[in-house]
Amino acid sequence: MTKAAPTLEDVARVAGVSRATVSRVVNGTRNVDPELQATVRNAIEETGYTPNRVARSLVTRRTGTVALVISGAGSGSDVFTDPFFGRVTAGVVDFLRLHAVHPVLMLADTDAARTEVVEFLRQGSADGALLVTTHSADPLPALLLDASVPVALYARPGRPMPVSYVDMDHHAGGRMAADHLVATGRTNVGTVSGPLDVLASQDRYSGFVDAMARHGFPYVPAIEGGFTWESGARAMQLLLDEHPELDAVFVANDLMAQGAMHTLNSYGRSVPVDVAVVGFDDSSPALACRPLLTTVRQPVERMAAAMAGLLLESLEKPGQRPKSVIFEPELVVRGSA
Amino acid sequence: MTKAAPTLEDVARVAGVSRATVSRVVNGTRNVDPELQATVRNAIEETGYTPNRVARSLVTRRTGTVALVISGAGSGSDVFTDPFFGRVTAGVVDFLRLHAVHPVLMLADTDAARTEVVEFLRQGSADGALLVTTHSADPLPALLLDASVPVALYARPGRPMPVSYVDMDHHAGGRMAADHLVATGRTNVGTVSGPLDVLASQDRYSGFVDAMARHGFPYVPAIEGGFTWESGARAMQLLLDEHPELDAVFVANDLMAQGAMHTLNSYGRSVPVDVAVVGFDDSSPALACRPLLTTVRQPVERMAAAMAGLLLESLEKPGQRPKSVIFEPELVVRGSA
DNA sequence: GAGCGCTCTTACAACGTTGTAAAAACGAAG
DNA sequence: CTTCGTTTTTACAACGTTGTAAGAGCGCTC
Repeated sequence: MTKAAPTLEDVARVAGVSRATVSRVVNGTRNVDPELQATVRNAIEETGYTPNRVARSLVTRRTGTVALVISGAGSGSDVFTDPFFGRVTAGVVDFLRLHAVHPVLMLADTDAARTEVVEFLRQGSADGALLVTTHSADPLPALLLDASVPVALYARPGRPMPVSYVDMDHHAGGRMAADHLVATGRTNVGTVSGPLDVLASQDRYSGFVDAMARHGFPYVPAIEGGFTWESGARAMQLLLDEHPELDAVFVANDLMAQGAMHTLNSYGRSVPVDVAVVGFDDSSPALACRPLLTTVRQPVERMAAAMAGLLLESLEKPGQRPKSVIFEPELVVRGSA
Repeated sequence: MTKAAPTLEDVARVAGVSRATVSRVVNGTRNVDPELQATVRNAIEETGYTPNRVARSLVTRRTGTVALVISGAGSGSDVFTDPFFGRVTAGVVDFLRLHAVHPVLMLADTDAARTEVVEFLRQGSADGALLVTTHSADPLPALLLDASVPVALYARPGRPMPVSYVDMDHHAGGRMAADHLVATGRTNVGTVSGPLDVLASQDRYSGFVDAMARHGFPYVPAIEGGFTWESGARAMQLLLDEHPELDAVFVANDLMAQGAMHTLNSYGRSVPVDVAVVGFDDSSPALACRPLLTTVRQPVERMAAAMAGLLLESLEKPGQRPKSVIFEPELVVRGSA
């Protein structure tokens, strides 16, 4: 900075009042003579004063900042290539900016990183944590809870604990996919699931399989994928090799579905005529296929915003019981099924 | 927090010394009796003390935080769907964590948001800014410079100004694409450019066109795209309608290239036999096509890390002349050309 | 016109840290 | 046994806010 930033003191001197009065004007507390208020505002204008957040934080013990933590065992820094995290970020940022709160991005992929996150929050460098946790065995939710850090999760924790979270009814999502495929006359249906150590994957899978059973199909060929394009393409290959008679497949996310559609094409299967494909998420890859992907929409941005809302709420009134918000999926029918 | 966090005072009391001594132990300043040092460390252990970053910031005027600003006129919150920003984020986060610095994510898509960013930094809420600016007319670099905020840019500023930045030789990248297409015998070459109000797009385009001219092709059919899958698919359509004889196309990013390949397929053109395709970036879509996309690699993660390095360096020793680091592109030959 | 209750303003003490100047401890030298 | 450096430790003042308790101003009532 060229010149030291103007302080309350400076404004007070210019306006001819005390620091406290200026402070009250800035914070909009009542009991300030309107005339004086104008004088102070002028002085603020004149000096170009802007309150120092750090000093303010020291006394209010609020930073106006929350940690956005991407957690999970395998999450290297390449998580950001997954469109899912981009959508979460977008939803969070969009919501927080309305409340003048800023997110600090943190990765918790190692034990060291995890303790760093806990320290960061214990120190009060952020008011709370938004935790996007992929693996169900992630220890971070418990760690943060132990440290009494206000926290909100995306997706329910691996084992029950008193913490706020948003989630979606993934089971219902799987069911919708099954219902749609059966309703459109498919009878040889397989699935490519997500990694089964992720709760959401389990739920999508069981929701799908349960519904198929209810429709009279007790057995559904399944291959476990890894939520990547590659793994989707590969899983489809395996599925097709073993069950060439397949006429439909439910793929547990859109990226894998894109890969699966590619495999189908190169095997000479036309989508949706020969094989119907239903994806999951309704993220950008769903629109980057032809035919456009029929998929189960997960409103990630809205869910992320709700998670941020939950956290801010619990910061507003501490000591509340944790809350959960569960979103409903929605089937988006496009060309692929 | 259940109990108030332990403070320097508490540690001092337990260790039977003064606050200042504890502070010196914590910060590793010399001139502390080794024996006493051990006592203090024990006391720290015992109390579970961890320094309060906010209080520290107030006096040191350093926060250990930088703003990661995604700027540019059109950048809504959907920027995060573009894999590019994910890669930048990954590179920045990866580098900063080594230096115990944390990024605060900010969007600067409106005038209001821009002044908020400037305020945030003027207030000293962050030590500096990493600015990813897409549009060349973006006013933010100048605003930050005026406010004497330490800053490093991804991509050179729209008009020359004394600021550090990283960039790539996009012109050379365009040339590489041209050279490769000509070397592999293509003679009817077109291009889908990026938005031409982005400097990088201009450079890729002019680099490509210049090189083609040098190879004896004075005219290159071109359509301007918008860096999205859709716009790539659409541009390819237009190009093909007007120039059905095309046997190669250079597409200014991989996402558009993916769309373009799709259009080519549905027009019955086989890649690379009938039409060769070269993309740009070497981002995830390049591996989510078949054939795999031949593309010009932009080392986004390394560039982002370098940008962060530039900023930290300028924070370390202020008053240095601004620096720039220019990366070289690299042609990655795969199946599509 | 003294006393009382308003409203509005001001001084002052936090918040938890760092840095500096002064004080204490301790040898070594005279 | 004093005196002088040197090293180690301490007390104290910042840093820029906010909140609280005390104070000033002022119009009312009795």
